[in-house]
Amino acid sequence: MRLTTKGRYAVTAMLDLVLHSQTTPVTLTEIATRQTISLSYLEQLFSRLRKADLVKGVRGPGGGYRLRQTPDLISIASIIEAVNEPIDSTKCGGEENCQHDSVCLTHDLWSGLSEHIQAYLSKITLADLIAQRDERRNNAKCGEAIIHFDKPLKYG
Amino acid sequence: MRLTTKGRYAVTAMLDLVLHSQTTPVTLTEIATRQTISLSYLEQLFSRLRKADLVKGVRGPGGGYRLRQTPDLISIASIIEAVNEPIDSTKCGGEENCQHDSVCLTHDLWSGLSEHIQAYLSKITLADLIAQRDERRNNAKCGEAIIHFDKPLKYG
DNA sequence: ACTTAACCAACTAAAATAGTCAATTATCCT
DNA sequence: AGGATAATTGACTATTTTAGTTGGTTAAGT
Repeated sequence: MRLTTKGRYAVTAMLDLVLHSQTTPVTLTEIATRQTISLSYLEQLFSRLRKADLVKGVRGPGGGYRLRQTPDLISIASIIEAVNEPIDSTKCGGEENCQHDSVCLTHDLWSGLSEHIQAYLSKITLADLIAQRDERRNNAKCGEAIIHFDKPLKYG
Repeated sequence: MRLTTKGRYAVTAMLDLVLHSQTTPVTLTEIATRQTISLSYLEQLFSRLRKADLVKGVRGPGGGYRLRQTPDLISIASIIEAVNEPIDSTKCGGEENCQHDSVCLTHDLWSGLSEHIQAYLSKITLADLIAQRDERRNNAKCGEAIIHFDKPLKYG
């Protein structure tokens, strides 16, 4: 699992979508202006998010995007995976030829790390992020007490 | 902490360096040919690794690079951090202005995730990776039993 | 019909990654 | 001392990824 700005854009956009979901769908134009992401880039991202069945597009006036599932069922991992297509993180591909000493060694390292991050981000959902925000809003002004994810949040 | 191919190259090169460290330093040319990484790219990487005090260059014939510390003191995290310069993973910088709802929300998410990965990779050292390889060499042929880092390895 | 907004494809721009080239400097060896 | 080795440095090019642009088509609402 790669961690780049692309995934961040996607998560930010999805969060914006959730936070502004009312009876009507949310348009990309709204998200674009609120989050200062270009509309066309959002289109690219949402094209992938849609193909991954995370969102559902509604055409025509009054249209926009909706979540396919409730926020507690959409993990951060699934969002990030949806937008950046998978790569083989190793040179030896699936072959795992150990002629060059350290190739498979790093292969294990990266695949293990990837699994670890995957597991971590799979446990955090959009609902968790919203709950965290609400909690902070009640307890403190922004900038005073910043809550960090030292451990995966509990949810359910 | 960003996870890109750049960090992978660096870790691979450092591993190669450790595995071939004898009485004499290891030249970048050797590493380049063994790991099929271009010499000049290695130069760029090792320039940063040297500035981060992870390696020490020895000029002249018979020269090359050595580790500054023993392999059990060099974490994977330190290698990755050395090669890719830090970026602010958030738009709001340090300002944390919460006027736009989800900005600080994702800020917390990314900084938390970064810390998490940081902690994970800080516990894995070059020595761990070598130990893992030796273990595998004794127990199984490559390709049969691949050990994954489901949990950080113990060391010390 | 007309407007809205998703959907789509090709194209451009900027940034990061990867690699090239050429020169300099320190060190060893003869 | 002089030549070979290999780090060190910097500027430059190529490729890939990321981000943004343009100009459409399609579906749905008014």
